[in-house]
Amino acid sequence: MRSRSGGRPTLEEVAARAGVGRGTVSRVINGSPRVSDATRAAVEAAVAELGYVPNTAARALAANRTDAIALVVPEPETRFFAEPYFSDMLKGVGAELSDTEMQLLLIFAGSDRERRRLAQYLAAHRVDGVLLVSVHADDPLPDLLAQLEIPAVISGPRSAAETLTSVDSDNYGGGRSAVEHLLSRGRRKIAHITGRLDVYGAQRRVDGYRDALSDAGQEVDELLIETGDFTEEGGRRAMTKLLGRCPDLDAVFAGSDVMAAGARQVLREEGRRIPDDVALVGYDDSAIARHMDPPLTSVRQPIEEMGRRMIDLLLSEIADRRPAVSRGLERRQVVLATELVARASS
Amino acid sequence: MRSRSGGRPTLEEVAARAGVGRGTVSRVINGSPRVSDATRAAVEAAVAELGYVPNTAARALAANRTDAIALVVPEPETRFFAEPYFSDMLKGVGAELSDTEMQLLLIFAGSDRERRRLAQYLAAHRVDGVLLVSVHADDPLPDLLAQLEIPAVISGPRSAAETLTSVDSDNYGGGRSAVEHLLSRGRRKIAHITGRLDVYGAQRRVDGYRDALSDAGQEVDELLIETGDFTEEGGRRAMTKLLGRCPDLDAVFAGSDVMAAGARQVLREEGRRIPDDVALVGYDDSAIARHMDPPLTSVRQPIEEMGRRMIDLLLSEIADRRPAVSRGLERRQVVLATELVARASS
DNA sequence: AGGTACTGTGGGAGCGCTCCCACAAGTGAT
DNA sequence: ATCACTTGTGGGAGCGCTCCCACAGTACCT
Repeated sequence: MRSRSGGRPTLEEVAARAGVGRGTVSRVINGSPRVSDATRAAVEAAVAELGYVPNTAARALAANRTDAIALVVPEPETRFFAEPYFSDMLKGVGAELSDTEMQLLLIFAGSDRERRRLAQYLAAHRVDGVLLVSVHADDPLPDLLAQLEIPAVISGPRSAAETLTSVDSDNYGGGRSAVEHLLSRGRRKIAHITGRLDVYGAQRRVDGYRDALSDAGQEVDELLIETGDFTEEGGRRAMTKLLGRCPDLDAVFAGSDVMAAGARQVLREEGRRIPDDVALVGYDDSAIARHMDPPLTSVRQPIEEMGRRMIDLLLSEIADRRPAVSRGLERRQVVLATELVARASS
Repeated sequence: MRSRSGGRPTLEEVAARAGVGRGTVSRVINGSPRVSDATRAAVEAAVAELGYVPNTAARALAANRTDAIALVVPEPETRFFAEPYFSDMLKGVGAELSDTEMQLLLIFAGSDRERRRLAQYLAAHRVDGVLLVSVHADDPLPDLLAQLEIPAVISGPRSAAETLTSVDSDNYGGGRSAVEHLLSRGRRKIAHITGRLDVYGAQRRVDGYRDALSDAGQEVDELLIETGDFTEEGGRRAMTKLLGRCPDLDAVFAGSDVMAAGARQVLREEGRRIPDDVALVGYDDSAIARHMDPPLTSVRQPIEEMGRRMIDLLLSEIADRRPAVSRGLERRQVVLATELVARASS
């Protein structure tokens, strides 16, 4: 019998105050329907009077859950801040989470040291689930999560055979629409600067590019495809090579806005006017696209929406797991549509 | 007696394996010196063999601590991402925390809804301490923290009478050095675009501006001071007013690089050459400063270092609190020096 | 009247730790 | 030999919850 007038009130004190048992208070604060209205009201009054707030640690220990999920970014902080992609995704995630009790943790795992800490953290099961963004093909993290049996959702599958639940935008369709747009504008020699090909989404954009041309009855000319690496410098290099090989190209579809910016510089330096001589289309519809001169046509991904869907899926995976029921075996892969935003560059 | 071959190993199982008692294992994993070398080795072997990882919830419940601290940003996500200030601070914080067991949570409290969630979160004592950045003068958050008796460190005191432990850069000295620099370059009509004046640091920069001029024997001309709001647009507006009032000014000290960028646009539009006609100095030494045309002279704050110091102070406050000893009554206010980085704009 | 369902409620038994008291064994002074 | 410490160790008693079993009460059938 502690006479704890100082510390925070406990469940038991609320129960005493409301004249009910511990179990009943627990039911009320957890929203169980098996409580009469009168009892519920009494308990709620006691909670309010005492300013009761459940002790998360006790709850986590007893119920074996943490009510927290982690957004894991396997990149250094700097990249995270540099790319609007993450900021947008965070917005969607935050919005979807805001009517939940779940707490979001942001964890960077760019360095080896940070990755070891993360592994330790996950092993301690300090989160109920994990959101994984921007994962490369050879990253061991997804396997670690599977082994620890921690629910996880990945943004951008690592390959067509992705085993984790994933949310992605329609990179294939996005690639197609960029090319179809250029074709409809009368362009016939359309080049493509790809992203890093160990990123599955980049591959899919290439697939879309190829199929759009084939379907239009054009043969795909391999000389018109050059690999980039998502950087501005990579875009420059690729553009230079393309111009060298095919001086008569009349359009370029770049796998990202940043690469498009690099390509634009080279085109300018070579005296090609945009869009008069060469039409240019980017990907991501980032701030760069709007501020480029001329404004860049680009393929928009619904990143915020992706964040929301990831949370949806993750929460349902977590909920499914709770009663240890037979887990649905179907892999869950959500693909969201992209949208071409036409501007002056094409 | 559970035969828990499936779940995670517990302290008790480690104890059994090592042939020691529970208390001893606890001592080893908590690094207590009161354990013999032989016993320690045996326990460590058992921990390794079983892959034991302490259960954080149980520890938190028993020891009444969470081993987590929050970095609270009372701003919408967008601003957080837009300003390199936060990114740099996060880097310092992360670095200082990396050889600790402490977990860092990033919490945004821009909207009312988010603030209510945060209040709830803090009331539940889910963190051992709080790092507060970018707090405005009338923010109720510091009081809430004081009331809940949660250790907290603030970056940038709210006023000269700040009661919380704080870490700040020397805004007064920074303001002085900007003006002294301009004076030394022969400038005589030096204008100042201030930051939001409900931000204490912005006030201090103004104080530094005034004193530097007075000390140089100049009378401070109030017409040369215009209030901005830290935004680019605010910088434009302020610059326009200043030029209208004092067409013969020969230098501008802006309270932030972003405002300097706005000022530069207006100066260009009005045909003033930088630095020939008007010298320009910013504050923050952010990426903008280096990439501006011409590169911007700016006052650098050691933001990463500030992050590190904040963690130092917070950890020691948390440690102090643990045994409920008489708390040091001295307010702890750390002020770090700034440095003027001269570039072509002045 | 008896049976069969519910519904609502109380409280015991943990969850896996830390804290602390008790105690054995060793050390050195008297 | 006795006393007074110190060092290392074991384990009981919680921490504040959730889970679940037990049971009283009510309702609705036969």
